[in-house]
Amino acid sequence: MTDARDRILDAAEELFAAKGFDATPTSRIAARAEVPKGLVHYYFARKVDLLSALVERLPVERVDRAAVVVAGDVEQSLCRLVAALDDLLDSSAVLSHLLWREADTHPSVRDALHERFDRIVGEIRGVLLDAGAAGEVDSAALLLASAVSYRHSVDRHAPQRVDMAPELRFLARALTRSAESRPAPA
Amino acid sequence: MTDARDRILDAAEELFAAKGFDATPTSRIAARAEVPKGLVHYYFARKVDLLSALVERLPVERVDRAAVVVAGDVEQSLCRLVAALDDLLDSSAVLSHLLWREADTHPSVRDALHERFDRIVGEIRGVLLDAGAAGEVDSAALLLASAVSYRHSVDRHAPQRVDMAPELRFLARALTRSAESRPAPA
Amino acid sequence: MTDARDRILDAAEELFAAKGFDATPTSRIAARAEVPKGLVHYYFARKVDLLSALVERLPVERVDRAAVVVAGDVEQSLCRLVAALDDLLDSSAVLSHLLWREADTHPSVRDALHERFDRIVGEIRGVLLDAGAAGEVDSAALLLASAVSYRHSVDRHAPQRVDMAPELRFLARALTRSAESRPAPA
Amino acid sequence: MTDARDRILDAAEELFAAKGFDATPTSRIAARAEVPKGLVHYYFARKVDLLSALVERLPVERVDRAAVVVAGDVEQSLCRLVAALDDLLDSSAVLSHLLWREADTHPSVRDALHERFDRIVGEIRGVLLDAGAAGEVDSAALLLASAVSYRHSVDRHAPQRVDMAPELRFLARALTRSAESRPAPA
DNA sequence: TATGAATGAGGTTTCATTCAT
DNA sequence: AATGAATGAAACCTCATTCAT
Repeated sequence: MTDARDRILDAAEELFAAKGFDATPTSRIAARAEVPKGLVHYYFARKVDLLSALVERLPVERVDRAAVVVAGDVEQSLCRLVAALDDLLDSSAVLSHLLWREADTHPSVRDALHERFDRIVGEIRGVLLDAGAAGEVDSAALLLASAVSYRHSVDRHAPQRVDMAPELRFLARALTRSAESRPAPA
Repeated sequence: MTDARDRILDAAEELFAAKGFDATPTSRIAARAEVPKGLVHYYFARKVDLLSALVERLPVERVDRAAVVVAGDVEQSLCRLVAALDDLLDSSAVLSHLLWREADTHPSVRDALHERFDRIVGEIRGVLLDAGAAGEVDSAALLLASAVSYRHSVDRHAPQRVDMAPELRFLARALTRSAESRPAPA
Repeated sequence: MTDARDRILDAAEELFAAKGFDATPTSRIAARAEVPKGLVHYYFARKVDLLSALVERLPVERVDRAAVVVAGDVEQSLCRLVAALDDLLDSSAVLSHLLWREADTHPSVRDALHERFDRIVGEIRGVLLDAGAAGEVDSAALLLASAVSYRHSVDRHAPQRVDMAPELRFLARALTRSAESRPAPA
Repeated sequence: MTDARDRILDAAEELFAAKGFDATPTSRIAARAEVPKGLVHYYFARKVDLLSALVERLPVERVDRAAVVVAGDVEQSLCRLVAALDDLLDSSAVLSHLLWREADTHPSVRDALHERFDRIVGEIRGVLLDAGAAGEVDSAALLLASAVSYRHSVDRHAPQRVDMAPELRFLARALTRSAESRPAPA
């Protein structure tokens, strides 16, 4: 039998994501984790402590840049990057789901969410630079991070993930051409 | 005295947005609306009916395109458009807030959210075309709609709204240059 | 069917007195009052509100002085007075019981208890004066009030109430003799 | 480090007195005693056993009669006696406090309380006789014991202890004069 | 001897919903 | 149409007690 505390967290993550924090009774968490009800409160005195523990468990999104960047090919690099980000975000999809819901009422959740967005912007920016993009890299990174984040929050409802290839090509061209036509701005 | 039914909806909108659907008792809605408790359930048999009624009340976002578009100046047009969208979304900010939270558990809310996103994409696309943009207008519209929506959902926590001027300039240039260099793709 | 709210208070009074405030679940109060559990909390939002309501119900002890005083006979007056006080206190015996237990944790209860003691001292003093006692009437009143209160709080456990006749005779003599021998002190 | 068992009892005494028996969790006793939670139940299998052990620890009130009695001066003897009793009762004030609260629900506590009252009556009686008082010594002892006990139970809430000098003088005079006028009754 | 993880019954309280008026 | 008293299921949480180590 795996560790009971972990099973409780797993169960909480799934149920919170599926139904929301308020709509999930701790008794159901216990049932899904197959532990007695009291054990949930033994490990997590208040229900909200489950949320905090879940946020602490959040993996730090880190892209393997060497495996993603295709030097000189911004479009291809972006395609691989988005695929990598999709994988990363999917691996904690239920938890992400939860974050979106509870960000307002729980400041620690909100902070974790902001940190993640900033991290994603940073990863995109790094890949763009490594791939040889020039021009308004920061603007492109922010736009793309918004789009990726948006897909993973709201568009999670979509039957299947929307393909972003056109947008990536657009961005790649913009960054390539802008580099050709004139020197990069500060 | 304004209509009791409307006052109930107003109260529900504020409280749902502030605390979430589950965390808002109907009794508190009645109290804020200054109506007797029974009246809430008289108009809205189930609590969830309040949510549906709120979604029905959602204004349809419609930009006054003539007032926004500056023919031939894509960047300026985008700046005005984003300002107009910000105003529109702010006017129903609390309700938007609510939609983000409850989209998962209530399909009608989710649908309303998707419709709104599609409407925003359409508005951006229309403005871009009217302003004379060429090239990958659809991609640009989707990216910008994502960024605008993102700011209004998640970034509502930000102390003050992030200025999007750099991103708008970036998009405008990309669309202008791409139009110069070659014909717009399908 | 008598008023449900009153039946709840009656049940609470009996159970609190018998087992103590903390040891009495509201569910048992509901059961004894033969009302659904929710009704208890409908009338008394918090359990402690039951205590407050009980204290509010406390009858004000008021002795019919004309029926008690035998002019010129202090001992006889005291005997009648103690009998009258015993009756008064017995009529709210369970509630008194409760007051002794909960005085520490609930200030409103403590205050009610003090007020009652002062009232009893006043009644004794009035009877003594009307009966023609002289001398240290205040001291005698305080001693007797202590003894009566003590019997009704702690000594409630005694199989049968201790007869106070000897003490009353002692007090009566002291007050009579002291009046004969010398003028009353300030 | 003092004995763990004693530290547990000390902690229980303070907490029971402050909050009451029912309102004090054993875990808080363990925390205040700075012992692991399991140790409390190791020494005291049931929570109620803590109460019994506390009653066993009660010091027997014993007045040093030689130091208190002023032969031939009943009033002065009473003053000294009351001061001595106050000291004795204050030394176990928290425990007394507890006894008053829990006397009803725990017979052993109730018995201990009665024994103590009888002991106090006995001490007062002894001092009165040694001081040369005559007359209704038993009645006076019971009245004074009631008053002293009352002060230490209910009046513990008073901001500062009430001075009993007038009452003591009253009793002393009554006992002195009654001795002069006629032989003591049975 | 000593520990603290584990248990589950039961506590107070909240609240959507019903219904008689 | 409008009201608010009444209901009871179920939520969170507490805590004495047990037990393996």
